[in-house]
Amino acid sequence: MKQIFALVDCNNFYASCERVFNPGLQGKPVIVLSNNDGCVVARSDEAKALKIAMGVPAFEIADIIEKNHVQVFSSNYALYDDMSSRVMDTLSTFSPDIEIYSIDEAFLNLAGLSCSLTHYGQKIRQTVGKWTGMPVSIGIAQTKTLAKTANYIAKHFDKTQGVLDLTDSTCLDRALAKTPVEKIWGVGIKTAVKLKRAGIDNALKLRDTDAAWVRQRFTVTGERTVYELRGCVCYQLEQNPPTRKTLVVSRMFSTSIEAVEALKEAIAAYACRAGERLRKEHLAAGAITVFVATSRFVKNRYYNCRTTRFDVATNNTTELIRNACKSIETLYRKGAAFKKCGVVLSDLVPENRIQPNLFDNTDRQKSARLMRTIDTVNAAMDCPLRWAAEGLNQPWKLKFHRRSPRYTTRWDEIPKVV
DNA sequence: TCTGGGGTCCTAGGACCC
DNA sequence: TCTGGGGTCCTAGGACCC
Repeated sequence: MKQIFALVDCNNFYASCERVFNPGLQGKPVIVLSNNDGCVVARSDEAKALKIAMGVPAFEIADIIEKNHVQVFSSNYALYDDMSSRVMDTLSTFSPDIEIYSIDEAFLNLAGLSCSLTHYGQKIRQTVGKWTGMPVSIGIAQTKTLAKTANYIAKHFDKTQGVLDLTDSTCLDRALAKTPVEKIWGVGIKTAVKLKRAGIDNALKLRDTDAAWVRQRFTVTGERTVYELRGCVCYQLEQNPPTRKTLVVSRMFSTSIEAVEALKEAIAAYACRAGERLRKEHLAAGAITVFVATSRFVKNRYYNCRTTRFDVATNNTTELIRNACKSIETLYRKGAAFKKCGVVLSDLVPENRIQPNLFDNTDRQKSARLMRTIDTVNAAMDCPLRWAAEGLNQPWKLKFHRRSPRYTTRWDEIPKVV
């Protein structure tokens, strides 16, 4: 059966989350910063109008912020994750076929509807707004890439009122001509430069380019984009996302670290987070990579990593921490000002399909029980159990000076009506 | 003085096998 | 002057996504 893809995308997601519980922010420029209050990762329309670019370091725009009373927030992932669930739950009521593509986007299959798709899109938009307070834009088309394009137009042209249905082919060519090549899903900065050099600067021109020529220069992924723009489905709706292949936990430090002990504390804390996530997803890791790095912006940058394989795949925090700390000893370099470290877990397997080792003496059932107990206790407490290896003071820990309350996930931060 | 984090897919090239 | 053919697996690096 023919599919109809709708891409529902939250407008300026993080900034809009901040507005839901703080209506005084409506109409004002709002930005949200990355971890450690480093770079701009979300901007309201008003902030975009001030020419605040995505990804720009906050310190570089200090004067714009001050002069225009820009409202600045640290990332509040507890709030954003919860708001995302609310939006996705709402969207699920409009189609049984839904693919949650990212924290702020979902594809729906709208095939088989008897009513007008534009009308249905408006209904989705109004309901999400009413139930969650989140503004969304919706693009509807025959393929995911075209739905993405429709969404881009819906967002940027007021006339669409936030919903554009491109399955009606009379406006398809016009929409594609209005889409710059770098805005096409799958076309990144490198490819865009090369395409423009060849005279291909919008989606319409790319669609009508010889697919074999595109494949030769931009591999099979480029060719798929051409076919998707022509309305041939290359990317299906993925309702059961394949299990992940890697799991990464890494952070910058708020201040640089020079002592090996502090570096070990940081890596232990990250290994601990990684273990929690593994267990939550019922996975175990076959290998762990630990990396350390000094600042990217200094001369003589130092980066190094070390990978070790486990004899038996594991999701035991003690084992992860022990291994990670051992790696730090070999990666540490005296005198280096470390700014970041992290763990990468790979060769992930479902925890009920771990290959045992004949010479393994560890009582794995016992350690699994311990992990389960700790996870259960932590799920019920605001102040979790921690490993001593993580350190007590953690001076390197990230700063969130301007984080809004976690309105929806903490009793003590719930909004109050006065 | 300050500069994010977490993923996937594809390809080329080397190692290795028969 | 000559020095096979064909296949798989693994890894690093590039490009892209949000």
